Amino acid sequence: MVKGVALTDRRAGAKAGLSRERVLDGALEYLDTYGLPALSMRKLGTHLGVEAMSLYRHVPNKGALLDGLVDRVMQLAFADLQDPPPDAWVPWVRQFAHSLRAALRAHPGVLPLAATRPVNSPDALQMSERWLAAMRAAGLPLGMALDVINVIATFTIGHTLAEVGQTPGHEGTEPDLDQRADELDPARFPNLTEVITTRAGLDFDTRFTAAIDILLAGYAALSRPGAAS
Amino acid sequence: MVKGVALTDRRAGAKAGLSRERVLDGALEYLDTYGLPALSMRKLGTHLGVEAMSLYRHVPNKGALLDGLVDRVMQLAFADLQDPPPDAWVPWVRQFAHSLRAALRAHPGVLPLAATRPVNSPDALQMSERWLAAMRAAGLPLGMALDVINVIATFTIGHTLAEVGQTPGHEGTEPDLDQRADELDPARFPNLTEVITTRAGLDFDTRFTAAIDILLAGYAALSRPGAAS
DNA sequence: GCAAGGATGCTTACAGCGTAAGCATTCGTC
DNA sequence: GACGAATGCTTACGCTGTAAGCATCCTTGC
Repeated sequence: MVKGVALTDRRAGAKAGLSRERVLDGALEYLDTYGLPALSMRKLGTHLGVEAMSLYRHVPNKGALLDGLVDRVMQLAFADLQDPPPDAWVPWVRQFAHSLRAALRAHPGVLPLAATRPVNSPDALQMSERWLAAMRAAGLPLGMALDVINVIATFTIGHTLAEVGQTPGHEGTEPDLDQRADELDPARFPNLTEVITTRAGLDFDTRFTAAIDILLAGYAALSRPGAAS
Repeated sequence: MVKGVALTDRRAGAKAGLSRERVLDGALEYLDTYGLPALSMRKLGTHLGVEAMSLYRHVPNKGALLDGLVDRVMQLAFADLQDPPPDAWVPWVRQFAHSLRAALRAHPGVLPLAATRPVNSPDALQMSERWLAAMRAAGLPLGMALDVINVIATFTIGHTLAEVGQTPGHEGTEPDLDQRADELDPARFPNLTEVITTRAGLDFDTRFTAAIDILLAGYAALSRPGAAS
């Protein structure tokens, strides 16, 4: 190969059609395929047909790229979510929770990032503002509206972390639940063994739904006029 | 300095008093002081007065070290926690939650690890087994006991992630809430502005306590005989 | 038509990372 | 005192994020 010829037959300076959009898209794609630990600037570069340093024209550094990924997934999560109607915040928050969980499960690679990096993008702020306004209009005090959203969001993140950390091949040689059952002494661990054989309490779907409903019922009760304090 | 003289005045092969215990202790200490991104095998080595590769005599690799840290913090979390009494699982789970949160807040560096890495150590298994047995004896069905523990644990992790991700200097130049208030246009974000000025819904303590109590009340209601399904 | 200047991508380079392989020394046991 | 196991050190390799500067292209003004 002639020196100076890059990954593709494009000479230095020629457009590769890169942009912040495309970088983020490529990164999310790469993440979904190969997982978070495999995501490096060089590999993302080759994935996009470009040298690693070219990415820095569109993203200040890797941290900002990861932040962008979180933001993007949040956008996807709530793209189809209308504003909360003024008369029924409970079902709206329920759907908020399920949308968030679905989006996080669809992109498990960003989940650890979403859990760690606070989202402060303008779009996120605007979403929060709209939600707070609408929930307030539905009769919730401002503080309680924020509490509800935050509690639901943090629980959803925590739950989904446990969920995806346990189900797939994950990273490397994490033995999954059924494999570990073989090495579990039924005499010493009767209850754990029974859990694994009967799968009681191992259904993430129903566990999540039940917990969300409990939380919503609780806050709904708190928000009703008769509540003390 | 003479070639061959190591970090301390100890020649190769001489004991440095290293052990898995001391490595983990040192790592946790380093983590609490300098944060997770700063923790490398080399730096931990010098922190312990030892070369990096010496650590590998006591820990198979860095991943195992991190797993060990999570395990250690969990031990600390539940060291003072008795087995659940047969008549009152609700207050016991409440204390479980608060102990877990306290331990995670005491070692924020391990929090992202605890959120990501499932705990499978023998001690953790034994704890779970004992808890399940006792909660069962208290009248909870096995599946619901597991659900309660998992829901409380995952919520606590999610909540504490948000909490510590927002309060301290965090990593680098994350502007904290009050600083961001200045750049927030009150006209476009009236509710967010009001949140920051009145601090309504920003109290992590009461938010956590309230959510835990709601969850516990909900599961207690579900577990009572009259409950359908 | 063409020069100027900004935008884009590439090259090189550096410090730091996890860790495999093998050496040197010391310790525990006979 | 000799020997094998433990322990710690040295060296080395391929990988990472990214700072600095170069080469080329595209756009704009004339």
